[in-house]
Amino acid sequence: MLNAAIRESVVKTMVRFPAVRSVSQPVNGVRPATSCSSCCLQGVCLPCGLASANLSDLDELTTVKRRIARGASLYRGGDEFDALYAVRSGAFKTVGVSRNGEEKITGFYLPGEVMGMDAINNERHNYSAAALEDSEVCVIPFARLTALTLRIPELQQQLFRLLSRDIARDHGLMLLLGSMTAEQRLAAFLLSLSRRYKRLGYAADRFMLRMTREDIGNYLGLTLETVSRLMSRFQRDGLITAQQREVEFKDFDGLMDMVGHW
Amino acid sequence: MLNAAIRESVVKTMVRFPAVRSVSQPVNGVRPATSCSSCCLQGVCLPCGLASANLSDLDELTTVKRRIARGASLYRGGDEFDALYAVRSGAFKTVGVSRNGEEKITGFYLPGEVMGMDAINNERHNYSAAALEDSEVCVIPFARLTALTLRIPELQQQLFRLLSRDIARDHGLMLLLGSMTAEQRLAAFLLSLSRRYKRLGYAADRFMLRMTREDIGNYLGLTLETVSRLMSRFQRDGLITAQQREVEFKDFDGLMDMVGHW
DNA sequence: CGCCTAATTGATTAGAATCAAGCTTTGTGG
DNA sequence: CCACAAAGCTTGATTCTAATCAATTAGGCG
Repeated sequence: MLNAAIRESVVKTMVRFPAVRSVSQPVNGVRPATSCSSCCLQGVCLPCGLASANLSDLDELTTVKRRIARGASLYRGGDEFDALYAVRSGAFKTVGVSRNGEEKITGFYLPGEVMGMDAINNERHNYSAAALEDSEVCVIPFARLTALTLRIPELQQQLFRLLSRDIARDHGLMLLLGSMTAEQRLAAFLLSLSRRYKRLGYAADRFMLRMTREDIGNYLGLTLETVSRLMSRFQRDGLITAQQREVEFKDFDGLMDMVGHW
Repeated sequence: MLNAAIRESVVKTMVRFPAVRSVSQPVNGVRPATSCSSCCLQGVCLPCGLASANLSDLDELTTVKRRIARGASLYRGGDEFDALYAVRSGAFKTVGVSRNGEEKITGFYLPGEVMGMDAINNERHNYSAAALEDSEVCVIPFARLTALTLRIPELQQQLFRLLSRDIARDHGLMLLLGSMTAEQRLAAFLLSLSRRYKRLGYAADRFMLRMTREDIGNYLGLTLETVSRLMSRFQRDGLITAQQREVEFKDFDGLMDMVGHW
């Protein structure tokens, strides 16, 4: 019990100060990063690829941070859109709610990933963004961002790339939902998380799921029972070990083969 | 036979000169539109919302057109990305091919819709774009487009909106694939086509499907048999009449109720 | 410690896939 | 212009995957 509490606290600390060391900027573990130019996520976030001269412009743009407690919402479907949000720490899910109350998760967001881009078009958020754990985001006012992109062509390119990547990612999920079996979906999901944690500098073969079985099932178009059964089966078959939220990969190739070669 | 040939030709003519009359620009039915400023699709395509002063800039950008015969490819997965393509007439599907040869359709594109935006990120096309009938596209060189967006803020906004709309549209499809029954999917698909034809100025309650049952099934994550059975059932239930590719809506509300209120 | 949420596992059912056959339309070559 | 082949569509019978219903068990938190 106490043991579990300690483990959980360790995990959270790890999230707050990810072990990204590939960034040229030296990382100061004590002083909290308050700007892009000193943020350890700069290599994987909005400023990725920008010259350091331009980073100070972004710094001014992203001074506002927001802390969101586990379970709370960053924004809600129908809210006016005026900013993008970059995850600084923690994790989020974006949830659509139909009039009859059914919920559908459209995405999970890890540190360095940008939320809200689907709302640019009609200037209203289509979904709610809920924190899966205590989290923090950078607020990126969209009007000021687009003003800045006119001055910094590289930033414009980067924003186009970001939007494009979102489209491509969604296509991947459409593929998954439209033509994969339940076991392929779950394998693809786990591999996707692995890839994204690796990009953040974490181990690719061992991580903590931030979402419930129900969330996973909802996202993948499966029931929570099916997800649970598959987790058990993957474990029986020696592909992973899993207890609760903790997942360890034992046979990467086995999982990849299962998904096939999309 | 001859009859069929005539009907087909009529359909094609209709496609080439859509009955969009809501555009301020007078439409000249004889002189083929060769530029945005004289194109009858300007109200629903890339230049949507731009001042006419800026349209001439776009005209220069989009002088190159390409004709694609039915069944032929505009680009293929893996090709270098250097341009977006706006459908001028006809229709396209974008198709991903896995290494083991399975195909998956990620989208259908009608006149005024822009293809290739998923490729901006990694500068390679992820999918192939195949013409569903003899078609024509405007080639929009991406490097020149982004140069222009730096000069015309409204165009930048418009491009952001376009990308964003693609994301939102994909989310809609994810919803569909991830949480709808077969009949809901097909109903949603038909309603989506209806909405898009209406936007183009066509009748919303009567149109010709440009794709096979197999294409529809592939796109919706269903088999062609299921699609066929559902078309029959919708007809039996008085929701539509359908013979081959011709679809007529008889009960809009019935279809909407079926989809539910997403 | 006890409540509540999350997860596991089993039994049964339902929806869509698969397998299979026949029919219609379209396109082509003689 | 017709015949025939190929592609596309429809419908039926059967199978199988994942949903649903149901009962426990395990963990996290006040």
